[in-house]
Amino acid sequence: MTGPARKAPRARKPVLSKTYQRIYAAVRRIPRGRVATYGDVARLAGMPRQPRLVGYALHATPEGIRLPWHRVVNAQGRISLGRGVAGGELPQRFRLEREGVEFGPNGRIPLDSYRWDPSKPVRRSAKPRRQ
DNA sequence: ACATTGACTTGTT
DNA sequence: CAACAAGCCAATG
Repeated sequence: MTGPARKAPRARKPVLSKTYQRIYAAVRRIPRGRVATYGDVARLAGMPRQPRLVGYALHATPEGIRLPWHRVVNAQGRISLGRGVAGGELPQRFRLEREGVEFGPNGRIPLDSYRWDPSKPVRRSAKPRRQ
């Protein structure tokens, strides 16, 4: 029995590196209706100079895990997904709009209004409600 | 182990 | 605004 034939601990892939897990954890903290830049996420994840890694990690995000990846945009307030793919940014845009994030005429999000500031309490609406 | 690539950022031309 | 370069780290081949 104790045969050597016990299932070897298969080396499945696995385990996302700690780096990735930290990045995903940071992304999950972004509140609904807010956005964060890749640089912000990198900083939240403890890798202040690694915005590229954030993009890499998100691209490698396994499907099936809950992650608000659409709340991550680049430092210019634009969607970085799908460069080279016409309309590739639309799905992300729709998700954000559904959360109340509005885009400017240029397809850019006014970060002054929607960028998440972890040090401040989250408001329900980024724009001053008209009355 | 080496070279290349990448959902980026910032600064310079 | 567009094009380039440097920086910085992990995944891939």
